[in-house]
Amino acid sequence: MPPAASPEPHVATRRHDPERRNRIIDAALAVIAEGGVAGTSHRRVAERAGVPLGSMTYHFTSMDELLHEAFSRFALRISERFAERISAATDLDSLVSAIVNIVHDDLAAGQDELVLTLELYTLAARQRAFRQITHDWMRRSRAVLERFVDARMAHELDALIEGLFIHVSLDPAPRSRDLTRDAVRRLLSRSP
Amino acid sequence: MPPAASPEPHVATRRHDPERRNRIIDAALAVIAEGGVAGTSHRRVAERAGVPLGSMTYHFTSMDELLHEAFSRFALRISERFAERISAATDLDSLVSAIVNIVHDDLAAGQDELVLTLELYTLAARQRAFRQITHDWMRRSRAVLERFVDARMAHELDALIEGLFIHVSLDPAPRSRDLTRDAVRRLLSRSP
DNA sequence: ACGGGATATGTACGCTCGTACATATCGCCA
DNA sequence: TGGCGATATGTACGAGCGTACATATCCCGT
Repeated sequence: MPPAASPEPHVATRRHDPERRNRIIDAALAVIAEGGVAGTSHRRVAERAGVPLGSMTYHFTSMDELLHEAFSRFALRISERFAERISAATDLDSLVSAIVNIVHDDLAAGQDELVLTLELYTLAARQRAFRQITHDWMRRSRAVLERFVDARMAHELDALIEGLFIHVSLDPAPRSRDLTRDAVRRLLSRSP
Repeated sequence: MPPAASPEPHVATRRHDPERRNRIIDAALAVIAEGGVAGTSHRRVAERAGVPLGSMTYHFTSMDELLHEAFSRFALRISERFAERISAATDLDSLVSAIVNIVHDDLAAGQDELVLTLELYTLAARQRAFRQITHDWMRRSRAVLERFVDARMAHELDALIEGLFIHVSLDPAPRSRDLTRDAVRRLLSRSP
């Protein structure tokens, strides 16, 4: 086959194509969301990404490295959306509304985020390297919240959001948006 | 060897010895705490419990059944201790102190509980059968809290406890007991 | 005492897995 | 254009897995 013009001109010496690596990472997240870390294997990820098995060990020295990169990317994505929604608030009232939306809408958006979040927490509970990811994630969340409240309140608020999200997700008992709104508002209130 | 007198007299027709089954379940929890659900196998649990591999499939039709029983027992244990500590409170102030102790001391007691809790949540996020366990667990927690606050507040308080526990556990940033106490107190306060 | 059903165990099969490594293909420079 | 590192892939190996099932052991009623 005659070599067609390269679709994208290479810059200098392109030694490495990051696109393939990225596809593998995204495929890994999809596989994890579907079957959990327990059900994730090089072969499954390779199939999902449309790459040969050999690519796995070529691009990632180990499964742990792949998981680490995948969850880092995931945490970053969630952080970005969190920041967007929170930053759009203009005062405490709209901050409360933004939080309520985050807690309830992210859930409705699909189970995948819940699953990936909990899989990450599970890894973090046992391995220091993954705890760094959750640590950075929480730090970013607090930094965003600190545009509206002080550092102490940001800690508390972030924890409440976490708990509400998990309980809304894992408990079929009806939990209205009103309840969430009340809880957030009361936490934000000045002590009597 | 001459048959010595049976150490415990059997009641009527003892068809089945629950002790072995119990040992297997406890061994499963230990193995899960150590290596996660992902690293749990029939063989590992059998070795830990000191029973032959064949006992696994004899007492439990599948790995899922074993996991289900193990996590049910775990959730019940935690619930019982939660109930004891909360019920010992006499007023709202001592309730707050009890909650602070639960959030901070359970963590110090060891990582095992955190790990097992998150492993359970992870399963619950994907499988209805395990979500029933978290559902019942949360219902029991609320029932205990409702001795002090109304149902709505019990929901909110339970969620806050969850979030604080996880954030204290998964984030190395220093989180004092004072901060926890403040958050709980403020959530419990009447709206201004 | 002993036979037979209930209870428990050892073993082997087929499968999936991570990984190593020999091989193939590419892309650039002389 | 030719060739040679760099980049990428296919394959095979050994280990660990769940599970089925033939066999062994126990216990009780007769």
